[in-house]
Amino acid sequence: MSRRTRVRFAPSPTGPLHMGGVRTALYNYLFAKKNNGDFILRIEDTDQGRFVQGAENYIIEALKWCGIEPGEGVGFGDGPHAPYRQSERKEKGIYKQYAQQLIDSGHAYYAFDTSEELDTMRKRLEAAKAKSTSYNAITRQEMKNSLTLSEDEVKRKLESGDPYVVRIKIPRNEEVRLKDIIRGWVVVNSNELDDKVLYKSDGMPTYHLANIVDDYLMQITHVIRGEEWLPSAPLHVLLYRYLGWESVMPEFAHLPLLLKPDGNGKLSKRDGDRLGFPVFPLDWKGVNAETGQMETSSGYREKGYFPDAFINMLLLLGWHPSGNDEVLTMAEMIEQFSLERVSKSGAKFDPEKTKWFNQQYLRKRTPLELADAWRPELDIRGIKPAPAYLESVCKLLQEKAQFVNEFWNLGSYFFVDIVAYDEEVIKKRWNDKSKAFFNALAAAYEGTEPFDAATTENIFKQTCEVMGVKTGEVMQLYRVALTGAAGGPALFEITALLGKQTVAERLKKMAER
RNA sequence: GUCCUGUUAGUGUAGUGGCCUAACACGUUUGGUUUUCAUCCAAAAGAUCAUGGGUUCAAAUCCCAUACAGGAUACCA
Repeated sequence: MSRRTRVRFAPSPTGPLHMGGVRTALYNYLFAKKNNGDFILRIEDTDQGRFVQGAENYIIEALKWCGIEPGEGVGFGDGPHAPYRQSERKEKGIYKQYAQQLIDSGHAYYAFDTSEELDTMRKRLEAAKAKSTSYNAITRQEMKNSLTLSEDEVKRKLESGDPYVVRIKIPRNEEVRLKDIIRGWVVVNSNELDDKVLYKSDGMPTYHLANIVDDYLMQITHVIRGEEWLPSAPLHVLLYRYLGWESVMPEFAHLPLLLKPDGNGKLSKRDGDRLGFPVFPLDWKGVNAETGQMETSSGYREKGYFPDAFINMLLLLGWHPSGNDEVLTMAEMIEQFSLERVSKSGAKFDPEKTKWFNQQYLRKRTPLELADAWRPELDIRGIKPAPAYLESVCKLLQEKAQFVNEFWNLGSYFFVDIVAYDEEVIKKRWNDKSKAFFNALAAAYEGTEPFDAATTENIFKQTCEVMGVKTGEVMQLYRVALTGAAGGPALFEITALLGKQTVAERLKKMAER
């Protein structure tokens, strides 16, 4: 019997959600939809020291903006496995029993070492040039734990409330194998693993324990996460085994990392600041979990990117469709997505292609959608155009821009007086015939009906003939007269849109220069 | 240091032993269209498939080694 596909996105609320995290969420979402399964948001807030106010909300907002909404989880309605916040699950005592189960079955033990003692041990091993400095089958014999201490002593420590952690007892010299959907078989000898802490002295489970317990309880079938988790995957396999859950262990897929555009290394906030592109979906202002300083970061939303363009760009970082079409609708993404086509190597992020994607999506928008997107900015400028007029303007500007936020610079002349003339063009084209021509054109336009693109173009050409000038001589001047700029959308479309009166005023102004 | 993972034009990727004289997209350059700009159309440049060895009649593709890169090595996730 095959289980219903269930996947989860499980971020830590330690700051704004990185675009790499958004991609992980995207792949999870796509995989769930493709397989008619469930997509869950679980908040892994087991580290109280790094909790950042507002981060959880940011994650939820970001997923909403991107259109990759979980069907259950924090911020998206509780499902049958609530709560979905690990701190709350800990309150319900969900994790402790499993730590106990592992102790009872001999796969875990209590350890009482202080952080100073651990530090000393590591320094000593390092000085001795030992192969490894980890808490493992060899070193645990010299530490303070329930394997070395007498039963009475352990009992006394526990009862007197001495701080302790629970560590997994990694077996010696055993091969741990796991099959990764993207990378194939990964085999590690257990001697390379260490006795990871499962349960912290503050009463919280660590990521490793909480993650396995929750994935099991929430009936997760596929774990799709970043490559940085690959080294600890064998530990997770062991936990499933010792907890007796190996038959329902999820399949793993470790995604390649997102790399900086230049040089090497993981894509970081610093790269974005340095190279001038956002690394986060939304603007962020908050405390940095590491430094404790206030920090701000810019986001794709505020930079003017469309969420579907942003998602499409992210999709192609580490995955590629079998066909050649790279601009995909959400339905097509779902239809075509497969983990088998995810690449193994890290993907260098290319800000240029991101812009291109936005341009593609801008082209695909209807004038009405663009008008709605632009209206807030016009409102702020105190401009309230008629809906039909605004749509027509958007339709013309659509072919010229990559972003809606370029519209104003490209087409302010549709709403307000020309800010500045392109003097280069005037210098080059203005001659002794120009003034007479513009006066004649203004006069000819006066009786032009209808004042549409085709008719005004005809009148324009007739006027050229009558005045004995070549269209090429005056066309650019005409554009400057109407828009101030040397380039732009189709000129007679602009003429018609501006209307007889405005055109007349601008021609007059030009003629009087 | 140790372990794990990776390496195809500037970038993202295609490629699963012969169809590879290595394809597509972004970017770059050139030409055409739009009298302009953007678009669109066409074309060009750009890759010793990291390096070395091996297996094979045949290798980007399989194996080994090396180099380089990244990740992990916390009572962080």
